[in-house]
Amino acid sequence: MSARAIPYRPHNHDACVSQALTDARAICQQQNARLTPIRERVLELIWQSHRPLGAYDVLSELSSDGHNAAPPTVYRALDFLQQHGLVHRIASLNAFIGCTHAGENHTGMFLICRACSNVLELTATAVSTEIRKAASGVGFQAENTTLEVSGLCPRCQAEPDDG
Amino acid sequence: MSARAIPYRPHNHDACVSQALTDARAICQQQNARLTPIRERVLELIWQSHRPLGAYDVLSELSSDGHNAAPPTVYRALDFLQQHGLVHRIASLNAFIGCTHAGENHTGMFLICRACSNVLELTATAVSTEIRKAASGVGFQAENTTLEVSGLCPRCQAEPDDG
DNA sequence: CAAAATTTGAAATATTATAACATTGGCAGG
DNA sequence: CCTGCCAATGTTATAATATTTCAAATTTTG
Ligand SMILES: [Zn+2]
Ligand SMILES: [Zn+2]
Ligand SMILES: [Zn+2]
Ligand SMILES: [Zn+2]
Repeated sequence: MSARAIPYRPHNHDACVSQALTDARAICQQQNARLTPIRERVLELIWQSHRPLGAYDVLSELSSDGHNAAPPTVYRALDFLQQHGLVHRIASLNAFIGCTHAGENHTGMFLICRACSNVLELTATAVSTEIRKAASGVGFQAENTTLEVSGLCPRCQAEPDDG
Repeated sequence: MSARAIPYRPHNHDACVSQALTDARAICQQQNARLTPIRERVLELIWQSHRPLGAYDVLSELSSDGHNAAPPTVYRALDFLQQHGLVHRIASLNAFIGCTHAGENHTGMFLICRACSNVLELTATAVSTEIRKAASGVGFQAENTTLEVSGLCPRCQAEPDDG
């Protein structure tokens, strides 16, 4: 798994996407999971956007492919991709984004720019540690963490407030 | 603002609710905000449950009051209550819960029990600090944090897995 | 009191997500 | 090769959550 580009900096995004797909194929093979054409296409669509994509956005992209899909098709694919750690759901946006740490055991922390909508996924060990500490301090056994931070990315801080 | 009971331990919950309402009235007066009857009633309904309540749950409670309300009524009240720091929205549940730190400047961390649905809100300074550090480390200016941890509360860890 | 602003009512609709059941297609065992 | 099984997909309908829009009522302000 190679290093990823920072989403809000210009980069060769096609390479970005195709690397993600290559990684995904390897991960699915390892896990003996079937990355079927629909699933792969949904993953590709999500990756083509550096910003989170709603299920119905995915759906309409599929439709413009000529694929006559209904909501369950998309949600099933998204469930699969989430289960295998290939995409994350951003609860505060009801949207999905490609995981930039697929294959690594991690707890994502998502930095969501309110101006340009780009999302950067970090793996912040210190944060996870403090969360676990705070939880166990009150006897709570943490299983799953949703951590989403909205604010301004470096580029949008620099620019006048019109993104 | 007095200390709060731990939600998953038995306590006099009516007192809990009435304290929250008293606090809310004081806070709104300070902020020159109008805690109208509808808004107060919605806050009360939310507080009466120690677990998060969906907007449509609130709506049906209002209906059984004899109040013929429509969704916007509830969402408006919820918006108001959120804006004045009296309730929080739990993004991972699409539901709302009374803030146990109203009036204090804080970033909530929510411990959500997957078995009994009770939620404990913590103010974890160390966590907030680490989040801010991680964000600013990549030049991101954090404004708003969603931090929701699901798992098992102490009581449900002890009991056989039927909550 | 009258004008302005805020709050609420009401109807329609948008958006997100799931339930339920039918169909297809690959594959293992006979 | 056929058959039965299982996972994946198709299809239709519907549930659950949230917002838009405009009208009416109420409160505040001058
Ligand atoms: Zn990830
Ligand atoms: Zn930005
Ligand atoms: Zn709070
Ligand atoms: Zn519990």
